[in-house]
Amino acid sequence: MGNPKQKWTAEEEEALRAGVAKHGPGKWKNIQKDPEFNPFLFSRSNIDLKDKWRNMSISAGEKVRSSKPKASSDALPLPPPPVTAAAVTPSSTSPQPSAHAAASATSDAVVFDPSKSTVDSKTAPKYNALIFEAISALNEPNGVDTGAIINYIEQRQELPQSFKRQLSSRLRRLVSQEKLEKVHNCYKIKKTSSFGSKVPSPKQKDFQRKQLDSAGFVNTGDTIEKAAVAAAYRIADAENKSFVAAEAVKEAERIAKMADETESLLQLAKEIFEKCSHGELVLIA
DNA sequence: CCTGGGGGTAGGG
DNA sequence: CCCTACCCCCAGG
Repeated sequence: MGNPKQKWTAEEEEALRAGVAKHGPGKWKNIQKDPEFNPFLFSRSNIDLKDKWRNMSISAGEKVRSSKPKASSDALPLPPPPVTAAAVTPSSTSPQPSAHAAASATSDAVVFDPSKSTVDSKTAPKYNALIFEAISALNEPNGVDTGAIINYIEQRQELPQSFKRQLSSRLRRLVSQEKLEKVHNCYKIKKTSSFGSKVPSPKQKDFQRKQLDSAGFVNTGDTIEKAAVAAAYRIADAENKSFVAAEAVKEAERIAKMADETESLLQLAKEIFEKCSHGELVLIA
């Protein structure tokens, strides 16, 4: 009765994917219990995680339900736990510190459906995760510009032209949502307790009848220690990069400034277009 | 107790 | 009208 339906947010979805990547599929209880993901999934039960994962897997790849007589039976929709070596974290194979937590987990490759030949709208929610992953992995102290983001993601998987077009608006939207921070022309992950708190998010205003323990995410201690080590590592590398980056940024800033003005007009149109079409739509290159 | 699978229902194109 | 997403129920380990 008192269930107006609770749509899954991108944060929850991302946390779930990260959790699966870390713990592996089938460990729903562990994922839900994980202090790193509990803040996002405290209102979801392990059953919900399972169901959501099923839906995501189905959406991403093959349809078994409904009419969808597809002949391709490959395309494993599930990206097991390859336990990809983290890009920047020097020494931490276990539960990530709260740094960029969810974003660091390697999201699976976007399953491409050659038979469809259309830009899959289902990949859209995955793009945000890729963006976070890219920014997190690159770990630039001065932020990452759009070119670097595209470059990073492009190395891993094929990108439709629409992504490049959408990236600007997508980034802008994330900035508006205070998930990203824009400095000059580079983007950084907002450090508002990483993913831990979604203060600006008007989500989950009321609690359900679910349990709301979730008091165990005040984990501090070795988290800070590891964070410090990671930070030191980053600084050393960053020192070198920042010098080179500073010049590049300076140069890029000038060009991007002009581009941004032109771009903003285009983005305005695109945002309207996106909103009109419920945020997701196939964009023809 | 936890997980996997099936089914039902509401909301959006 | 069909399709998608979310949720609930049931059976097995």
